[in-house]
Amino acid sequence: MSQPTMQQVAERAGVSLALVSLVMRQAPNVSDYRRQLVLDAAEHLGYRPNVLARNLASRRTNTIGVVLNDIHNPFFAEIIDGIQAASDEAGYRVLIGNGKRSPSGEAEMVETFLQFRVDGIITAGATMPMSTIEAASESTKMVVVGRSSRSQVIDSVNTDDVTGARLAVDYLVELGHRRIAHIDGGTGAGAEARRRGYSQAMTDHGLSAEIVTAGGDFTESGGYHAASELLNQSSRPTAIFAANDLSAAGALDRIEDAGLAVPDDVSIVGYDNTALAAMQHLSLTTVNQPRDELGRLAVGFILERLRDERTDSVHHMIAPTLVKRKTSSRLTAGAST
Amino acid sequence: MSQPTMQQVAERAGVSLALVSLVMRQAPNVSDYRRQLVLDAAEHLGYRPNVLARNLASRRTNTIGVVLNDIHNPFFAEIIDGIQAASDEAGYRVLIGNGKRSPSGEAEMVETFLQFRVDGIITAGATMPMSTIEAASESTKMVVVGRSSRSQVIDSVNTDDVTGARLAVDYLVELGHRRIAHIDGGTGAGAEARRRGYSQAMTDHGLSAEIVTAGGDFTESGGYHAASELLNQSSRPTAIFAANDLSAAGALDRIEDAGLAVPDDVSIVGYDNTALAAMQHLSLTTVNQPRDELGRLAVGFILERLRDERTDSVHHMIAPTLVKRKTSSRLTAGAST
DNA sequence: GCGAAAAATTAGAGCGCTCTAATTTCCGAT
DNA sequence: ATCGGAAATTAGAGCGCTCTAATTTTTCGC
Repeated sequence: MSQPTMQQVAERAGVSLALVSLVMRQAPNVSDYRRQLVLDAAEHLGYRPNVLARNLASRRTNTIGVVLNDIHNPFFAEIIDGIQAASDEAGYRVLIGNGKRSPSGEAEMVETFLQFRVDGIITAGATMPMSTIEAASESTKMVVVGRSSRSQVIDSVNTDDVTGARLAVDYLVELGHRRIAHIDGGTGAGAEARRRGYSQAMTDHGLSAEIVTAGGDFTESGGYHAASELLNQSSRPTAIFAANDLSAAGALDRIEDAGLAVPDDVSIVGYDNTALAAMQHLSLTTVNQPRDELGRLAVGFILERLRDERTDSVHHMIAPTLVKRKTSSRLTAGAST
Repeated sequence: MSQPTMQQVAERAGVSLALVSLVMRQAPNVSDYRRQLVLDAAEHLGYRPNVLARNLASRRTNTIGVVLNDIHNPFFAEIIDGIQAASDEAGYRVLIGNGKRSPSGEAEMVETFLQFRVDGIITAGATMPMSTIEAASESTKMVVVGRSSRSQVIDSVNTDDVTGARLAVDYLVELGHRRIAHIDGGTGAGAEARRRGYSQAMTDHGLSAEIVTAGGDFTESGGYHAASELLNQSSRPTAIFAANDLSAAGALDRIEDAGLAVPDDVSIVGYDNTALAAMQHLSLTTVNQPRDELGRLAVGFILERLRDERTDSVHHMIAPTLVKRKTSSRLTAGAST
């Protein structure tokens, strides 16, 4: 299982080790003649560069690590697309790690990437303490996606969750709803801001008395249970704003189980605009986050730092938009029963 | 951005480089006194082992790479859970790569993992040529999940897709359906076997004249378009067996768009039993693949080989089961219009 | 055809770690 | 006290590559 080395390629091509290295690094100033000699020898031997050795010597891996809070959440998977597109263009490879929805799982993945000496790490929806992320930034370039940050050292990219939540509430109010409940995302990334946006918007509309929040956790089952809670209240809400699409889907399930209709009896608005929300069968009204752009920007920030173009932190905030679909409708007389 | 090295730890602890190495590797025969000295120094300096250097020297990375055909497909994400659980137990770390649904994307990820000298690679739903996988197996331990293989050198783990497809067809026939169409998975992993199982089962039921296959690609939009095709036929099917849950969901969308009801007008059966299918709102009848077990077995095979317990290839085949939900029902008189 | 500058090639010193072999220290037995 | 073997520690040679500095070859103006 031992692999051919540069030394062997050099011998077969009849050139020096250093020349092989130059060819492998696509360096200029190598004659076509020798270059071909080396490439042929490499091809013949099935030579494959050893990234470990290469990076030990050059202190670069040309790799960006991505730590996803939860690989099951389509929102994160979709951010990967943007990351990958931007990385491909820049010649960087992408490795993904799953945080298993736990701060410690995320921290372990960061540690793994750090040990692999990746050039940069992007965390998506991180729930681990900011201190962990800042500590990691002493060793590599870190960018936080989908979580607000005011860190002096870490770059971040995210949408304005407070505004996003307001968008949802404003729209529901516009449709005539007043009893608008919120299923939150617990300690998940962005959950706090969305909760805050919800409360503020409700208050602004003079509905502070109607504020009701049920505890979710950004998962489908979390949404399901939170919806149960809401339905058991004396006066059930006519509309629910869920902190993400997954929990909105869970809530939808629960509401239909209760024999109620969506949106006729209860309107539902999600958050993220994942592929799940876009499925026509679900057709969930939701707040859009430009996932592709989030991913691309994150990579861009890492590249900037890698090129030493910038040293102070940047916090990029994108405005979310509302996507109206079929789970929301004007409040009808019958609904508020 | 330079990190402390073992040398520095050694100096601070007042011991030799070799001793630090022994401590870091949890080797026995190190006195508690010195061990503590080293650990304290390492802690103080914020020392973090350099996996690159470590592995360059030891030729091991303690890492398993997983190449997913498509990170957006929940089926693959769910296999990760089993892989991760088994790896954690064995003390291996898991790195994930996205094949972007293309053979070349998969091959690139394999190459990346190979360059990182991972100890083993698991490919899930691979569409790249078997020759690529076999070539990689000269450098590391390879296991193929979710794709049948008769390779003499590569281990594989998957469910019996032919049987799975038969299960679906048998059930639909039992419900009285005869015009049962199939939306296939194109060139995707397992697509061929499912197509074959469908045809065989139809033939066995004397329904060879009713065999109709529409081309899909394991994606939601593929399923949507394939369903369009089926609906435009002179006599539309009363039941559709889709090659995976994603395309079943797409087909469902299309059918509902056409104003038809599921399952009253058309029954639908998917494949994989992903979380998507389990969503109560969708409640898709589907063929279950034990994803967690698939992942665990794959890791087990790599570990066996890593421990030199086995050298000849193993092909583990698990029997699939049918999960009956709400998208399938007995054929009604009105449906066959 | 000659000399100097440019281009191409190479030698060799690491990068941070592991691991074998050698050395030193420690202990109980004499 | 002294000795022998076990336990603990260390020296040092790589692992496969990069990169600077040095060397060799080529190119070109006159």
